[in-house]
Amino acid sequence: MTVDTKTALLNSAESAARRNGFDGFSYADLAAEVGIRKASIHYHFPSKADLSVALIARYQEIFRQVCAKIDTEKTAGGARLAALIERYADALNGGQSLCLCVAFSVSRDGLSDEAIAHMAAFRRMMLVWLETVFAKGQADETISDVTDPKREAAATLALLEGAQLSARAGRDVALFNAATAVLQNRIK
Amino acid sequence: MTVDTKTALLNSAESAARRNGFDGFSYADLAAEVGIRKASIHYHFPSKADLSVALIARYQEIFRQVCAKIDTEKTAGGARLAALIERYADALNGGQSLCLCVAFSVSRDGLSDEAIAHMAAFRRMMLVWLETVFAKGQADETISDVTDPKREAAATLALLEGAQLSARAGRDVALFNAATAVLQNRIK
DNA sequence: GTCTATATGTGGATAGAC
DNA sequence: GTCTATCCACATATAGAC
Repeated sequence: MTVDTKTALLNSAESAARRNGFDGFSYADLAAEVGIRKASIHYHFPSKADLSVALIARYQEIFRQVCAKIDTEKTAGGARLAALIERYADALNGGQSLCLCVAFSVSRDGLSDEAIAHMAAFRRMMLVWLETVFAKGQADETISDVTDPKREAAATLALLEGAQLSARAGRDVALFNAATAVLQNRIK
Repeated sequence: MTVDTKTALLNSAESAARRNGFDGFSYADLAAEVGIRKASIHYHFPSKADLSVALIARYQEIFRQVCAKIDTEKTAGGARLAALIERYADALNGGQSLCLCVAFSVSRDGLSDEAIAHMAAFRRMMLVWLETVFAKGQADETISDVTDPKREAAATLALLEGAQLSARAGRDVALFNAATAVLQNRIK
C-alpha cells in the first residue's frame, strides 16, 4: 500500500531521527529517500521545527494506542509490563534505533518549545500508565517486591531509556537485555 | 589558578558537550569562551574527532579516580553506591548537563571509532566497579534484595543514565530523584 | 504540489604571515 | 602558538515558474 507524501516524510524522518537524532538528518536526506526535491518538503513542513512537533505528536498518539492494545490483550500486571519491555527491545532494531523520546532528549536545537512540551507529555503519559501497571502487578502478585507504584514507574521508564542508550552505544541488543534482566526476573 | 590553553579548551568543550551534545557546539563557541580564534584551536586539536577522543579519555581517567576515592572514603557497599548516585545527581547541574558518556551516546558523527571504543571502555569500567559494590553490599547487608551483582550493576548504570536523561529533558533535578528513589531506598 | 534556482548562514578545516 | 583570510561542504529556507 502506498502512503501520501506527508506520511512518507514522517516515516522517513522518524526512522532517521531514531537512528541519528533529530539534528542527525537533513531535508536533503528525506528528499532522497522519499523521492522528491528538498524544497518540496517545505510545502508540507514549513520549518524543521514544525516537523519535530508533528513527529513527536504522532509518536505519542501511537504509544497511546500501544498501551491501550496491551491493556486489552493482557490482564495481569506482570504480562503488561513484559509487553512494554518487549516493545522497547523491538524499537532498538538490533541496536541501531532509539525510542523517539530518547533521541529527541539529546537534540539541542530545532526542537521548538512546543515539541519539548510534547516530549514531557509523552513521558507523563507513560508514567501514568506504568503506575497503574505496577499497582495491578502488586495486587495480582504478578510483579514481585513492588513498593510504591509511582516510584516503580519512574524507575522503570528511566531504566528502559537508559538500557536503550547503552545498547545503541554498543550496537548490541544484549546490553539492553542485561540491563533489564533484574526487572524481567521480578515478573511472575 | 590559570590553566593552559589546551586544558581550557577541554574544560570548555566538556561543559558544552554535556549541555548540548558533541554536535551541539562548534569551534567558534569554544573560541569565544576561551578567548582565542577558532583557527588556533586546530593547533591543539587538528580535527574535532581528535577533540572527542581527548575528551572521553580524560573523562574516563577522572572517573577512575572518582571510584578509587569513593573506595577509600567509604567501606560499606551501600555507602559507596550512595556516593556514586550523588555524583550522577551533581553532574546534572540543576538539570542542564549530562554525564559525558550519555551526551556522547547520542551524537552521530564526529565521534571516531577510537572515541566509541573509549565510551565502551568507560561503561565496562563502571560496570566492573558497580558489580563489586553490589557484591559488597550484599555481603555486608547494606543494600537490600541483591540478587546477582552483575545484573544489578547493568541495571544501575542504565537507571542512572536514564534518570539523567529525563531530568535533563524536563530541566528538573526532581525527576532524577524520583527515578532513583527505589534504588536509594534499598540502601541501608 | 512539485520543481529550479538561489539566498544566507554556519560548520570544520587549511595556508601562510607573525 | 596565535593570528587573518579563505575555502568548501552542507544546512535551512525562500521566490517564483509550472
